[in-house]
Amino acid sequence: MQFYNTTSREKEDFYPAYPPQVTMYTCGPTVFNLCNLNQCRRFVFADLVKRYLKSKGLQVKHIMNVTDLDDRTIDGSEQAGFGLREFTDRYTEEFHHDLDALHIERADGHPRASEHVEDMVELTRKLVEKGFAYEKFRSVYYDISRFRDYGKLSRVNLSKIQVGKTVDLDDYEKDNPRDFTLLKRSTLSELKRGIFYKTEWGNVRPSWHIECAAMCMRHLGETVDIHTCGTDLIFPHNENLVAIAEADCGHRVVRYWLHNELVTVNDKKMVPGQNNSVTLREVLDRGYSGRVVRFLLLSQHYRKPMNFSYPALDAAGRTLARLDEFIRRLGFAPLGERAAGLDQLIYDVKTQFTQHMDDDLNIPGALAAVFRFIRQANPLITKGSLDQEGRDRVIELLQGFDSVLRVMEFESAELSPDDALLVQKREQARQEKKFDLADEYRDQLRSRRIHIIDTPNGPTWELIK
RNA sequence: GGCGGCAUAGCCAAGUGGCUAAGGCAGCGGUCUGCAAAACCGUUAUCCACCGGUUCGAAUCCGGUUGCCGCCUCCA
Repeated sequence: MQFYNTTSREKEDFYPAYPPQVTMYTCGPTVFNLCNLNQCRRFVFADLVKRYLKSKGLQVKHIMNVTDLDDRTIDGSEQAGFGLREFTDRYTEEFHHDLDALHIERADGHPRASEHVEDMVELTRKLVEKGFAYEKFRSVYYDISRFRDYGKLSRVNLSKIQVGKTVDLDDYEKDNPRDFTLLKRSTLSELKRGIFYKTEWGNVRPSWHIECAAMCMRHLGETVDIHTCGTDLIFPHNENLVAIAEADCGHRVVRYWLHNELVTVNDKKMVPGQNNSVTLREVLDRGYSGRVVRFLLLSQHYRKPMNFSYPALDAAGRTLARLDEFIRRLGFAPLGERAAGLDQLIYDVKTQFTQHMDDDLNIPGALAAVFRFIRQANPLITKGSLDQEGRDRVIELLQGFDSVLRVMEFESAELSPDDALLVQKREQARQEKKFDLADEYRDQLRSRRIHIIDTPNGPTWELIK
């Protein structure tokens, strides 16, 4: 199994430091508004990595933080007229709803920044003691000139970057404009609202970078197998995490950095709060299922940007419908003698799926194998070339794929006795060529959200959603 | 300005040296069908942004050009 490690910019064989345990950290949301699809892709990607590792028999300990203490949550809560905690509680809850909608497994922990401030202060203290950080006007900054490997993750060339491109340096009193903030002196407004923590340097609050570093090491220790995040956060956020963590431990902390590409709209990055930002909630409100959104976000390779549009989402829905239909047909497959080639087909698709997934989670390749299988297996259903065991094996096969993908639906299409009787009566009427009566029954079934589909082997049905 | 990435059919998208360039959507043709709806099967790139080079052989390696995207230290 190989992953593309951002540190080396190459695919590398993956071995956990302490098998069969795998530790994994994912940058979570800043809970000041609803998640947009760019963030959702980050979470779906992490979920995919975790599920695939688990399917390999590894035990994954996964931590995803919740950033509830930063400029945006502070500003957002003030503008909304709520206390910080009350405000972030609300969006944390919304975040959990979104995870559920996308069938994302909960992490083993979703630590909140506000509940780990002691860890952050302690970490800062250690960095100051070791000479990696300095206090200036009651804020504490990281001195990047002290960290020899600074830039090794993002490969920035410090002498050539344009300082101040995205930050107003007037707000800081750093020795070097390239240094970054660890603890920031609380503003007057923050002090009034009680948003400050007493330290030897004064009343401060932590920065985003030290929050992630502290929570990551607090929950996973000094060696973390996998850290997943979006490419937009490589610099400075992830670079700074490396600088903090390695300065503290004196050795490499994150072994494999996995970064997913962004979701764009009209080929421009989706930015929260801007008009091109599409939240998951608004997509769901339009009537799309979280399952379809998950499939769309999953269906392209994670290292390629994905341009979101509703037509693209519709197309993903139709693709998924083909998969759904195959499973539905399987449930109604007339049993007969098993076709000779079935075992080979199953073996082939399994092998191909695994090969593609092992190759840096090549989902498009893996899905192509699944759809090739479906095309080859469909005629077997039509011809009645499956026996009970063969059918069970196909369902088991799909369930195996779905333990990783989590986009299929296997719910049984059992009808209530009343509905089954209606189906039977309609078929009886059809046999007797009483088509008006048959259509009447069909309409009755439809009003009970049952859609009849006739086949040469008799009527089948699906539940209308 | 620096660093990184991308360019494959109408659309989306795999493929990084060698059989006839995966797969999905849309389209077209067919099968099935009382009707309807659906489904299933088949089919759709002599060619992989452009120019040059390496090689027996390149979408795939190298150089250059063009276009687009991301990041540049508290914006996710």
